[in-house]
Amino acid sequence: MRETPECVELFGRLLTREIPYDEAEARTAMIAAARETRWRRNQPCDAVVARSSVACVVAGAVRKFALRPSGRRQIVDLIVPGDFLGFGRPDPAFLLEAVSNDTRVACFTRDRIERLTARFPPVSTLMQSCAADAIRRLEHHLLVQSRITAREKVRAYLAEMTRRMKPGRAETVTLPITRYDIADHLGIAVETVSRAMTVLRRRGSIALRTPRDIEIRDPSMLAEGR
Amino acid sequence: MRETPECVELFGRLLTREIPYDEAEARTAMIAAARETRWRRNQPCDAVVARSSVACVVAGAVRKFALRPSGRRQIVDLIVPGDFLGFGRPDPAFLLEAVSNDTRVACFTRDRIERLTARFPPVSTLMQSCAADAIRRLEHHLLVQSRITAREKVRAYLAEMTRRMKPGRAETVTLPITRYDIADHLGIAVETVSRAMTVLRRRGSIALRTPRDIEIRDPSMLAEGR
DNA sequence: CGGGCGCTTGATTTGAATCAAACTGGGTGG
DNA sequence: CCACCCAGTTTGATTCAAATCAAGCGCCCG
Repeated sequence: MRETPECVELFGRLLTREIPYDEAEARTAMIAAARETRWRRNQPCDAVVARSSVACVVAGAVRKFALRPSGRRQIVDLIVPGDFLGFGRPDPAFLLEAVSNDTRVACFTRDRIERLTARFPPVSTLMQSCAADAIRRLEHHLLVQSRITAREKVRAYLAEMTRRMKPGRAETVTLPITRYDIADHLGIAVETVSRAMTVLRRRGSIALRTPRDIEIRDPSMLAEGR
Repeated sequence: MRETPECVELFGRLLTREIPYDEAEARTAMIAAARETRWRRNQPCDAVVARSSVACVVAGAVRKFALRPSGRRQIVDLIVPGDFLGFGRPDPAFLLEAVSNDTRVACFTRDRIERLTARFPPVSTLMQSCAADAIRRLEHHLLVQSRITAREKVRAYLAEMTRRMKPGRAETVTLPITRYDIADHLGIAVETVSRAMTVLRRRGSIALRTPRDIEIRDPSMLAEGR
């Protein structure tokens, strides 16, 4: 995989997450061990990812979803740059698709990970940490999915995306997915997502530069409680 | 930990799940490495479990849940005998409680696992497999949570429990938790759970020996679709 | 310059929450 | 031993939030 500035930055973030060791060398090794693939919008990426043991999204986003017999789609996980996928057991019930054009994923085969671990033992800890993050993502999403009102869900989704998309500034978010995707992710209707956005906008909590570029005017809106 | 028949059976099941090596010896080693604790109904077990890296439920059941500011409770995971917990990052937002009296849990500290792995390398694979199961459990539950109707949720819950509780016969289930717990697990109201059960009973799909002992009269009822 | 996709708004319907109340069985204390 | 109590469960009546049905708007892309 090529050492583009963005992947250097990304793997730097991964490595410094909790492991104190020679960052530059390990980062170079990880980038070298990764095999990059890229997809266009809505293109399935099951095949490539399934062959690898784990993969890290570098750019764009990937959605993991199931199709119900009714034709409904349920997005169970949304993987944005810096997140890993592939810790679960391969399951044909779930499909993977690129969300946007130029979605890039760095795949690691099992033995590449093992060789990396041999040279840099903390990589094993790093992998465990990424698996733990995947679990946390699911548990948190489970909290959002259930029990709260549709407006709460949308608010929680905005809060989550604000946190995950731009580690630096929190005042604006560019949503990686469409309203339809948000609806399928939160388990509500598109119209309801739209209405919730409108309510937040009218209250002055957010402003929409475009439907996808959202300015957080009142960060306290992201807090819990109705 | 003592070698009771049930824990021998349990660890035997764990070990044979996908690892072909001398089972009896490894099982003895695992049981020896585990430190057993037991709790009474509704007793919190955060403290002990949090200190360990991972733990395996041997008897009873454990619920992992969050409390909302509103006082509502959301059960995100239900761990029954044979399941592991503790792969996620420790998170104070989630609480752990024993569901029934005489809930028994086998805890493994990080270095005990490492020592086990050194003697029996496939134990590492076993751990990864258990983490993958935890992820699958969450993803599957996410699908159930976001299912459209409440009746679907209850049906899916019964199907899941039938599968997880008694690996052998599928015609009866003894639910490990109360209607209130089921409600908080599925994100619906107690009354709705009860009504859904009543509908299934009236249709002849199930029969209730007691509210907790359920006989599956029509297994096709467990299939997908409304 | 269509045409379709993504987004928004309005009107109506509906499924589940909520409020209210009665029933069960097991356990406790008089 | 019985009366009581209480947690768990069930059923009914009412309310309400979100799904559904319907329609229009803007914009990007072919």
